[in-house]
Amino acid sequence: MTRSGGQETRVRILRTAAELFRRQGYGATGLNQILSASGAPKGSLYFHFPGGKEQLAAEATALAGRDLGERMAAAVAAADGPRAAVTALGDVLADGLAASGYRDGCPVATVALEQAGEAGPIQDACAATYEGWLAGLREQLKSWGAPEDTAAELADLALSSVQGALLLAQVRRDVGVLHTIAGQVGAHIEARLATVTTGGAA
Amino acid sequence: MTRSGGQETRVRILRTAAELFRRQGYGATGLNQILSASGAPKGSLYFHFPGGKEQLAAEATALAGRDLGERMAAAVAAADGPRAAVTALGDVLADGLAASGYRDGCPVATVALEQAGEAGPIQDACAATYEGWLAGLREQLKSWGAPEDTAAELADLALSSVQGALLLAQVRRDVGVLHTIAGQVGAHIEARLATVTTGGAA
DNA sequence: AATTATGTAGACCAGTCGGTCTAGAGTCCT
DNA sequence: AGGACTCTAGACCGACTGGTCTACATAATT
Repeated sequence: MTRSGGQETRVRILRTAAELFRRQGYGATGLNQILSASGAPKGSLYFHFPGGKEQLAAEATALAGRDLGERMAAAVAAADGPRAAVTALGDVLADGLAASGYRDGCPVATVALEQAGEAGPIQDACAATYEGWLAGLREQLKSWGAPEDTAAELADLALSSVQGALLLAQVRRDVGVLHTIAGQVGAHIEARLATVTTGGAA
Repeated sequence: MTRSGGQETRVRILRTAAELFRRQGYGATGLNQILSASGAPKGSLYFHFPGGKEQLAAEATALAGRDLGERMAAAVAAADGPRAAVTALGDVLADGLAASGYRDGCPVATVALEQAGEAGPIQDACAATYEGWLAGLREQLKSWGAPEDTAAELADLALSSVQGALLLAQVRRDVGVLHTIAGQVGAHIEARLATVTTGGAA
Protein backbone atom coordinates (compact mmCIF):
# COMPACT_ATOMS: atom_id res chain seq x y z
CA MET A 1 0.00 0.00 0.00
CA THR A 2 1.36 3.36 -0.96
CA ARG A 3 -1.12 5.72 0.66
CA SER A 4 -3.10 5.59 3.90
CA GLY A 5 -0.02 5.08 6.06
CA GLY A 6 -1.54 7.66 8.33
CA GLN A 7 -4.70 5.78 9.12
CA GLU A 8 -2.70 2.79 10.26
CA THR A 9 -0.93 4.94 12.82
CA ARG A 10 -4.23 6.35 13.92
CA VAL A 11 -5.68 2.93 14.55
CA ARG A 12 -2.53 1.70 16.25
CA ILE A 13 -2.69 4.61 18.68
CA LEU A 14 -6.37 3.94 19.24
CA ARG A 15 -5.90 0.26 20.02
CA THR A 16 -2.96 0.89 22.32
CA ALA A 17 -4.90 3.60 24.13
CA ALA A 18 -7.94 1.39 24.50
CA GLU A 19 -5.88 -1.35 26.08
CA LEU A 20 -4.19 0.97 28.54
CA PHE A 21 -7.35 2.85 29.49
CA ARG A 22 -9.11 -0.43 30.03
CA ARG A 23 -6.41 -1.71 32.34
CA GLN A 24 -5.46 1.43 34.22
CA GLY A 25 -8.24 3.91 33.71
CA TYR A 26 -8.21 7.34 32.16
CA GLY A 27 -6.48 9.36 34.82
CA ALA A 28 -3.73 6.86 35.49
CA THR A 29 -2.77 6.50 31.84
CA GLY A 30 -0.37 9.09 30.49
CA LEU A 31 -0.12 10.23 26.91
CA ASN A 32 3.56 9.43 26.90
CA GLN A 33 2.83 5.88 27.91
CA ILE A 34 0.40 5.48 25.04
CA LEU A 35 2.91 7.03 22.69
CA SER A 36 5.86 4.89 23.67
CA ALA A 37 3.73 1.74 23.69
CA SER A 38 2.39 2.44 20.24
CA GLY A 39 5.66 3.76 18.85
CA ALA A 40 4.07 6.97 17.57
CA PRO A 41 5.46 10.43 18.15
CA LYS A 42 3.48 13.12 19.87
CA GLY A 43 2.97 15.04 16.66
CA SER A 44 1.04 12.17 15.13
CA LEU A 45 -1.22 11.92 18.14
CA TYR A 46 -2.24 15.54 17.99
CA PHE A 47 -2.60 15.41 14.24
CA HIS A 48 -5.03 12.52 14.40
CA PHE A 49 -6.70 13.58 17.64
CA PRO A 50 -6.69 17.35 17.82
CA GLY A 51 -9.09 17.09 20.74
CA GLY A 52 -6.27 15.63 22.84
CA LYS A 53 -6.57 13.00 25.50
CA GLU A 54 -10.31 13.42 25.83
CA GLN A 55 -11.03 12.75 22.17
CA LEU A 56 -8.61 9.86 22.16
CA ALA A 57 -10.30 8.26 25.16
CA ALA A 58 -13.77 8.74 23.73
CA GLU A 59 -12.82 7.14 20.41
CA ALA A 60 -10.75 4.39 21.99
CA THR A 61 -13.53 3.43 24.36
CA ALA A 62 -16.07 3.43 21.55
CA LEU A 63 -13.82 1.27 19.39
CA ALA A 64 -13.08 -1.25 22.13
CA GLY A 65 -16.74 -1.32 23.01
CA ARG A 66 -17.72 -2.04 19.42
CA ASP A 67 -15.16 -4.85 19.20
CA LEU A 68 -16.32 -6.58 22.34
CA GLY A 69 -19.94 -5.89 21.43
CA GLU A 70 -19.51 -7.74 18.17
CA ARG A 71 -17.95 -10.72 19.87
CA MET A 72 -20.75 -10.80 22.43
CA ALA A 73 -23.42 -10.43 19.77
CA ALA A 74 -21.91 -13.30 17.79
CA ALA A 75 -21.85 -15.53 20.85
CA VAL A 76 -25.44 -14.68 21.71
CA ALA A 77 -26.65 -15.12 18.15
CA ALA A 78 -25.09 -18.57 18.00
CA ALA A 79 -27.00 -19.70 21.08
CA ASP A 80 -30.20 -21.67 20.78
CA GLY A 81 -31.94 -19.98 23.68
CA PRO A 82 -31.62 -17.41 26.49
CA ARG A 83 -29.86 -19.78 28.83
CA ALA A 84 -27.16 -20.72 26.34
CA ALA A 85 -26.94 -17.09 25.31
CA VAL A 86 -26.18 -15.74 28.77
CA THR A 87 -23.78 -18.60 29.40
CA ALA A 88 -21.98 -17.76 26.17
CA LEU A 89 -21.86 -14.13 27.20
CA GLY A 90 -20.18 -15.11 30.44
CA ASP A 91 -17.75 -17.34 28.57
CA VAL A 92 -16.65 -14.57 26.24
CA LEU A 93 -15.88 -12.29 29.17
CA ALA A 94 -14.34 -15.00 31.32
CA ASP A 95 -12.04 -16.15 28.55
CA GLY A 96 -10.81 -12.67 27.80
CA LEU A 97 -10.26 -11.94 31.46
CA ALA A 98 -8.37 -15.12 32.22
CA ALA A 99 -6.34 -14.97 29.00
CA SER A 100 -5.06 -11.51 29.89
CA GLY A 101 -3.97 -12.50 33.37
CA TYR A 102 -7.00 -10.78 34.87
CA ARG A 103 -6.07 -7.46 33.36
CA ASP A 104 -8.69 -7.08 30.64
CA GLY A 105 -12.09 -6.68 32.21
CA CYS A 106 -14.78 -4.51 30.71
CA PRO A 107 -13.27 -2.00 28.26
CA VAL A 108 -15.86 0.55 29.25
CA ALA A 109 -16.43 0.18 32.98
CA THR A 110 -13.08 1.46 34.25
CA VAL A 111 -13.29 4.67 32.26
CA ALA A 112 -17.04 5.00 32.76
CA LEU A 113 -16.76 4.99 36.54
CA GLU A 114 -14.03 7.59 36.55
CA GLN A 115 -16.05 9.82 34.29
CA ALA A 116 -19.48 9.18 35.77
CA GLY A 117 -19.51 12.53 37.52
CA GLU A 118 -18.52 14.69 34.56
CA ALA A 119 -20.33 15.31 31.32
CA GLY A 120 -18.40 15.11 28.06
CA PRO A 121 -17.54 13.00 25.03
CA ILE A 122 -16.04 10.20 27.11
CA GLN A 123 -19.14 9.76 29.21
CA ASP A 124 -21.24 9.90 26.06
CA ALA A 125 -19.17 7.19 24.41
CA CYS A 126 -19.52 4.93 27.46
CA ALA A 127 -23.27 5.41 27.65
CA ALA A 128 -23.65 4.84 23.91
CA THR A 129 -21.60 1.66 24.08
CA TYR A 130 -23.73 0.13 26.81
CA GLU A 131 -26.84 1.22 25.00
CA GLY A 132 -25.62 -0.52 21.85
CA TRP A 133 -24.96 -3.73 23.69
CA LEU A 134 -28.38 -3.61 25.28
CA ALA A 135 -30.10 -2.96 21.97
CA GLY A 136 -28.53 -6.13 20.59
CA LEU A 137 -29.64 -8.15 23.58
CA ARG A 138 -33.16 -6.79 23.38
CA GLU A 139 -33.44 -7.80 19.73
CA GLN A 140 -32.33 -11.33 20.52
CA LEU A 141 -34.79 -11.61 23.38
CA LYS A 142 -37.59 -10.34 21.19
CA SER A 143 -36.67 -12.89 18.55
CA TRP A 144 -37.23 -15.49 21.26
CA GLY A 145 -40.69 -14.18 21.92
CA ALA A 146 -40.21 -11.54 24.59
CA PRO A 147 -42.50 -8.51 24.36
CA GLU A 148 -40.89 -5.09 24.17
CA ASP A 149 -40.77 -4.13 27.84
CA THR A 150 -39.93 -7.61 29.07
CA ALA A 151 -37.04 -7.70 26.64
CA ALA A 152 -35.78 -4.42 28.01
CA GLU A 153 -35.95 -5.62 31.60
CA LEU A 154 -34.27 -8.89 30.84
CA ALA A 155 -31.55 -7.31 28.74
CA ASP A 156 -30.79 -4.95 31.62
CA LEU A 157 -30.70 -7.89 33.98
CA ALA A 158 -28.39 -9.92 31.78
CA LEU A 159 -25.94 -7.10 31.22
CA SER A 160 -25.96 -5.89 34.81
CA SER A 161 -25.41 -9.26 36.36
CA VAL A 162 -22.71 -10.29 33.93
CA GLN A 163 -21.04 -6.91 34.30
CA GLY A 164 -21.08 -7.16 38.07
CA ALA A 165 -19.80 -10.70 37.98
CA LEU A 166 -16.97 -9.57 35.72
CA LEU A 167 -15.97 -6.97 38.27
CA LEU A 168 -16.09 -9.50 41.08
CA ALA A 169 -14.16 -12.04 39.04
CA GLN A 170 -11.48 -9.49 38.31
CA VAL A 171 -11.07 -8.50 41.94
CA ARG A 172 -11.03 -12.13 43.06
CA ARG A 173 -8.80 -13.23 40.23
CA ASP A 174 -11.13 -16.14 39.63
CA VAL A 175 -13.61 -16.46 36.78
CA GLY A 176 -15.82 -18.89 38.68
CA VAL A 177 -18.42 -16.28 39.57
CA LEU A 178 -18.91 -15.36 35.96
CA HIS A 179 -19.98 -18.88 35.12
CA THR A 180 -22.26 -19.44 38.09
CA ILE A 181 -23.97 -16.08 37.71
CA ALA A 182 -24.43 -16.54 33.98
CA GLY A 183 -25.96 -19.95 34.59
CA GLN A 184 -28.40 -18.67 37.19
CA VAL A 185 -29.43 -15.58 35.27
CA GLY A 186 -29.77 -17.54 32.05
CA ALA A 187 -32.07 -20.01 33.78
CA HIS A 188 -34.12 -17.19 35.29
CA ILE A 189 -34.53 -15.49 31.93
CA GLU A 190 -35.47 -18.72 30.21
CA ALA A 191 -38.06 -19.45 32.88
CA ARG A 192 -39.56 -16.00 32.68
CA LEU A 193 -39.62 -16.09 28.92
CA ALA A 194 -41.39 -19.43 28.97
CA THR A 195 -44.08 -17.97 31.22
CA VAL A 196 -44.57 -14.94 29.06
CA THR A 197 -44.69 -16.74 25.72
CA THR A 198 -47.17 -19.43 26.81
CA GLY A 199 -49.58 -18.02 29.40
CA GLY A 200 -48.49 -14.43 29.75
CA ALA A 201 -49.26 -11.35 31.84
CA ALA A 202 -50.31 -7.86 30.66
CA MET B 1 -11.21 17.43 74.23
CA THR B 2 -7.62 18.41 74.81
CA ARG B 3 -5.74 15.56 73.20
CA SER B 4 -6.38 13.44 70.11
CA GLY B 5 -6.61 16.42 67.79
CA GLY B 6 -4.41 14.39 65.51
CA GLN B 7 -6.80 11.54 65.02
CA GLU B 8 -9.51 13.92 63.90
CA THR B 9 -7.27 15.20 61.14
CA ARG B 10 -6.44 11.66 60.18
CA VAL B 11 -10.07 10.73 59.81
CA ARG B 12 -10.92 13.93 57.98
CA ILE B 13 -8.21 13.20 55.43
CA LEU B 14 -9.46 9.65 55.12
CA ARG B 15 -13.05 10.63 54.50
CA THR B 16 -12.15 13.32 51.99
CA ALA B 17 -9.87 10.91 50.19
CA ALA B 18 -12.53 8.22 50.11
CA GLU B 19 -15.02 10.58 48.56
CA LEU B 20 -12.63 11.78 45.88
CA PHE B 21 -11.29 8.34 45.03
CA ARG B 22 -14.82 7.06 44.77
CA ARG B 23 -15.83 9.81 42.36
CA GLN B 24 -12.70 10.17 40.27
CA GLY B 25 -10.64 7.08 40.82
CA TYR B 26 -7.15 6.66 42.18
CA GLY B 27 -5.07 7.93 39.31
CA ALA B 28 -7.15 10.99 38.62
CA THR B 29 -7.16 12.17 42.22
CA GLY B 30 -4.15 14.19 43.29
CA LEU B 31 -2.77 14.44 46.78
CA ASN B 32 -3.01 18.21 46.57
CA GLN B 33 -6.70 17.99 45.83
CA ILE B 34 -7.28 15.80 48.86
CA LEU B 35 -5.21 18.16 50.95
CA SER B 36 -6.95 21.33 49.90
CA ALA B 37 -10.38 19.73 50.18
CA SER B 38 -9.69 18.47 53.68
CA GLY B 39 -7.80 21.55 54.79
CA ALA B 40 -4.81 19.56 55.98
CA PRO B 41 -1.20 20.35 55.13
CA LYS B 42 1.05 17.91 53.41
CA GLY B 43 3.07 17.28 56.54
CA SER B 44 0.02 15.89 58.32
CA LEU B 45 -0.75 13.55 55.49
CA TYR B 46 2.68 11.99 55.51
CA PHE B 47 2.72 11.87 59.28
CA HIS B 48 -0.52 9.90 59.41
CA PHE B 49 0.08 7.93 56.25
CA PRO B 50 3.82 7.35 55.86
CA GLY B 51 3.02 4.88 53.11
CA GLY B 52 1.88 7.77 50.95
CA LYS B 53 -0.92 7.74 48.44
CA GLU B 54 -1.07 3.98 48.30
CA GLN B 55 -1.63 3.55 52.03
CA LEU B 56 -4.12 6.38 52.03
CA ALA B 57 -6.13 4.81 49.23
CA ALA B 58 -6.09 1.39 50.85
CA GLU B 59 -7.34 2.74 54.17
CA ALA B 60 -9.85 5.12 52.62
CA THR B 61 -11.34 2.39 50.47
CA ALA B 62 -11.54 0.03 53.42
CA LEU B 63 -13.23 2.69 55.55
CA ALA B 64 -15.77 3.66 52.91
CA GLY B 65 -16.43 0.00 52.24
CA ARG B 66 -17.06 -0.66 55.91
CA ASP B 67 -19.46 2.29 56.12
CA LEU B 68 -21.53 1.24 53.15
CA GLY B 69 -21.32 -2.39 54.23
CA GLU B 70 -22.87 -1.53 57.54
CA ARG B 71 -25.69 0.36 55.90
CA MET B 72 -26.34 -2.51 53.52
CA ALA B 73 -26.21 -5.07 56.31
CA ALA B 74 -28.71 -3.08 58.33
CA ALA B 75 -31.09 -2.83 55.39
CA VAL B 76 -30.82 -6.54 54.70
CA ALA B 77 -31.23 -7.50 58.34
CA ALA B 78 -34.40 -5.43 58.58
CA ALA B 79 -35.97 -7.29 55.66
CA ASP B 80 -38.36 -10.17 56.24
CA GLY B 81 -37.09 -12.27 53.37
CA PRO B 82 -34.71 -12.46 50.41
CA ARG B 83 -36.92 -10.49 48.11
CA ALA B 84 -37.30 -7.57 50.48
CA ALA B 85 -33.62 -7.83 51.31
CA VAL B 86 -32.37 -7.45 47.76
CA THR B 87 -34.88 -4.68 47.12
CA ALA B 88 -33.62 -2.88 50.21
CA LEU B 89 -30.06 -3.35 48.99
CA GLY B 90 -30.97 -1.70 45.72
CA ASP B 91 -32.71 1.12 47.55
CA VAL B 92 -29.68 1.92 49.66
CA LEU B 93 -27.48 2.19 46.60
CA ALA B 94 -30.06 4.01 44.49
CA ASP B 95 -30.70 6.59 47.20
CA GLY B 96 -27.02 7.31 47.70
CA LEU B 97 -26.44 7.58 43.98
CA ALA B 98 -29.35 9.90 43.28
CA ALA B 99 -28.71 12.02 46.37
CA SER B 100 -25.16 12.72 45.24
CA GLY B 101 -26.20 13.78 41.75
CA TYR B 102 -25.02 10.44 40.32
CA ARG B 103 -21.53 10.94 41.61
CA ASP B 104 -21.36 8.44 44.46
CA GLY B 105 -21.57 4.95 43.07
CA CYS B 106 -19.74 2.05 44.62
CA PRO B 107 -16.90 3.28 46.83
CA VAL B 108 -14.81 0.29 45.88
CA ALA B 109 -15.47 -0.40 42.21
CA THR B 110 -13.79 2.64 40.69
CA VAL B 111 -10.54 2.06 42.53
CA ALA B 112 -10.80 -1.71 42.22
CA LEU B 113 -10.98 -1.64 38.44
CA GLU B 114 -8.01 0.68 38.13
CA GLN B 115 -5.96 -1.54 40.40
CA ALA B 116 -7.19 -4.90 39.15
CA GLY B 117 -3.99 -5.52 37.24
CA GLU B 118 -1.56 -4.73 40.03
CA ALA B 119 -1.03 -6.44 43.34
CA GLY B 120 -0.72 -4.36 46.49
CA PRO B 121 -2.51 -3.04 49.55
CA ILE B 122 -5.19 -1.25 47.53
CA GLN B 123 -6.20 -4.34 45.64
CA ASP B 124 -6.18 -6.28 48.90
CA ALA B 125 -8.46 -3.74 50.55
CA CYS B 126 -10.91 -3.90 47.66
CA ALA B 127 -11.00 -7.68 47.66
CA ALA B 128 -11.41 -7.78 51.43
CA THR B 129 -14.26 -5.30 51.31
CA TYR B 130 -16.24 -7.31 48.78
CA GLU B 131 -15.51 -10.46 50.71
CA GLY B 132 -16.86 -8.84 53.86
CA TRP B 133 -20.07 -7.78 52.16
CA LEU B 134 -20.52 -11.27 50.75
CA ALA B 135 -19.94 -12.90 54.12
CA GLY B 136 -22.75 -10.81 55.57
CA LEU B 137 -25.09 -11.74 52.75
CA ARG B 138 -24.26 -15.42 53.09
CA GLU B 139 -25.07 -15.38 56.79
CA GLN B 140 -28.44 -13.78 56.12
CA LEU B 141 -29.24 -16.30 53.43
CA LYS B 142 -28.28 -19.16 55.69
CA SER B 143 -30.53 -17.74 58.39
CA TRP B 144 -33.33 -18.05 55.87
CA GLY B 145 -32.56 -21.69 55.33
CA ALA B 146 -30.04 -21.73 52.51
CA PRO B 147 -27.39 -24.44 52.71
CA GLU B 148 -23.75 -23.35 52.66
CA ASP B 149 -22.99 -23.53 48.94
CA THR B 150 -26.38 -22.26 47.83
CA ALA B 151 -25.91 -19.26 50.11
CA ALA B 152 -22.53 -18.58 48.50
CA GLU B 153 -23.98 -18.75 45.00
CA LEU B 154 -26.93 -16.56 45.82
CA ALA B 155 -24.83 -14.00 47.67
CA ASP B 156 -22.55 -13.75 44.64
CA LEU B 157 -25.59 -13.33 42.43
CA ALA B 158 -27.13 -10.64 44.60
CA LEU B 159 -23.95 -8.61 44.88
CA SER B 160 -22.96 -9.00 41.22
CA SER B 161 -26.30 -8.02 39.82
CA VAL B 162 -26.78 -5.07 42.14
CA GLN B 163 -23.22 -3.95 41.51
CA GLY B 164 -23.68 -4.15 37.75
CA ALA B 165 -26.99 -2.34 37.95
CA LEU B 166 -25.33 0.39 39.99
CA LEU B 167 -22.75 0.86 37.26
CA LEU B 168 -25.43 0.98 34.60
CA ALA B 169 -27.55 3.37 36.64
CA GLN B 170 -24.60 5.68 37.09
CA VAL B 171 -23.77 5.75 33.41
CA ARG B 172 -27.40 6.27 32.46
CA ARG B 173 -28.00 8.78 35.22
CA ASP B 174 -31.20 6.94 36.08
CA VAL B 175 -31.70 4.68 39.08
CA GLY B 176 -34.53 2.76 37.43
CA VAL B 177 -32.38 -0.24 36.57
CA LEU B 178 -31.35 -0.68 40.15
CA HIS B 179 -34.93 -1.19 41.22
CA THR B 180 -35.99 -3.49 38.41
CA ILE B 181 -32.90 -5.65 38.73
CA ALA B 182 -33.21 -5.86 42.50
CA GLY B 183 -36.83 -6.90 42.15
CA GLN B 184 -36.08 -9.63 39.63
CA VAL B 185 -33.07 -11.01 41.45
CA GLY B 186 -34.88 -10.91 44.77
CA ALA B 187 -37.73 -12.90 43.30
CA HIS B 188 -35.34 -15.40 41.78
CA ILE B 189 -33.54 -15.90 45.08
CA GLU B 190 -36.76 -16.27 46.99
CA ALA B 191 -37.99 -18.84 44.50
CA ARG B 192 -34.81 -20.82 44.61
CA LEU B 193 -34.69 -20.68 48.39
CA ALA B 194 -38.26 -21.96 48.60
CA THR B 195 -37.32 -24.94 46.41
CA VAL B 196 -34.28 -25.76 48.46
CA THR B 197 -35.88 -25.49 51.88
CA THR B 198 -38.94 -27.59 51.04
CA GLY B 199 -38.01 -30.25 48.49
CA GLY B 200 -34.33 -29.72 47.85
CA ALA B 201 -31.65 -30.96 45.45
CA ALA B 202 -28.30 -32.68 46.16
C1' DA C 1 8.79 21.61 -11.40
C1' DA C 2 6.20 23.82 -8.07
C1' DT C 3 2.62 23.58 -4.73
C1' DT C 4 -0.33 21.63 -1.42
C1' DA C 5 -1.98 18.12 1.77
C1' DT C 6 -0.86 14.51 4.77
C1' DG C 7 1.62 12.93 8.36
C1' DT C 8 5.95 12.15 11.14
C1' DA C 9 9.22 13.64 14.51
C1' DG C 10 10.45 15.48 18.83
C1' DA C 11 12.05 19.71 21.34
C1' DC C 12 9.88 22.46 24.37
C1' DC C 13 6.58 24.68 27.84
C1' DA C 14 4.11 25.77 32.12
C1' DG C 15 1.87 23.31 35.49
C1' DT C 16 1.22 19.51 38.49
C1' DC C 17 2.58 15.13 40.38
C1' DG C 18 3.95 12.28 44.61
C1' DG C 19 7.29 12.64 47.99
C1' DT C 20 10.96 14.60 51.31
C1' DC C 21 12.56 17.72 54.53
C1' DT C 22 13.14 21.19 58.10
C1' DA C 23 10.92 24.26 61.36
C1' DG C 24 7.99 24.85 65.01
C1' DA C 25 3.53 24.75 67.80
C1' DG C 26 1.26 22.40 71.49
C1' DT C 27 0.99 18.92 75.05
C1' DC C 28 2.62 15.63 78.31
C1' DC C 29 5.92 13.60 81.50
C1' DT C 30 9.58 14.06 84.79
C1' DA D 1 12.06 24.16 83.86
C1' DG D 2 13.43 21.10 80.41
C1' DG D 3 13.11 17.42 77.35
C1' DA D 4 10.35 14.22 74.56
C1' DC D 5 6.60 13.29 71.74
C1' DT D 6 2.82 14.33 68.63
C1' DC D 7 1.27 16.69 65.05
C1' DT D 8 0.95 20.89 61.94
C1' DA D 9 2.84 23.69 58.37
C1' DG D 10 4.52 24.42 53.92
C1' DA D 11 8.80 25.20 51.13
C1' DC D 12 11.02 22.50 48.07
C1' DC D 13 12.51 18.65 44.75
C1' DG D 14 13.00 15.94 40.45
C1' DA D 15 9.94 13.63 37.47
C1' DC D 16 6.30 13.72 34.67
C1' DT D 17 1.77 15.75 32.83
C1' DG D 18 -1.08 17.28 28.73
C1' DG D 19 -0.44 20.34 25.16
C1' DT D 20 1.90 23.48 21.53
C1' DC D 21 5.09 24.43 18.09
C1' DT D 22 8.37 24.24 14.36
C1' DA D 23 10.90 21.41 11.03
C1' DC D 24 10.62 18.06 7.80
C1' DA D 25 9.64 13.89 4.83
C1' DT D 26 6.51 11.96 1.55
C1' DA D 27 3.01 11.82 -1.88
C1' DA D 28 -0.81 13.64 -4.70
C1' DT D 29 -2.21 17.61 -7.57
C1' DT D 30 -1.54 21.10 -10.89
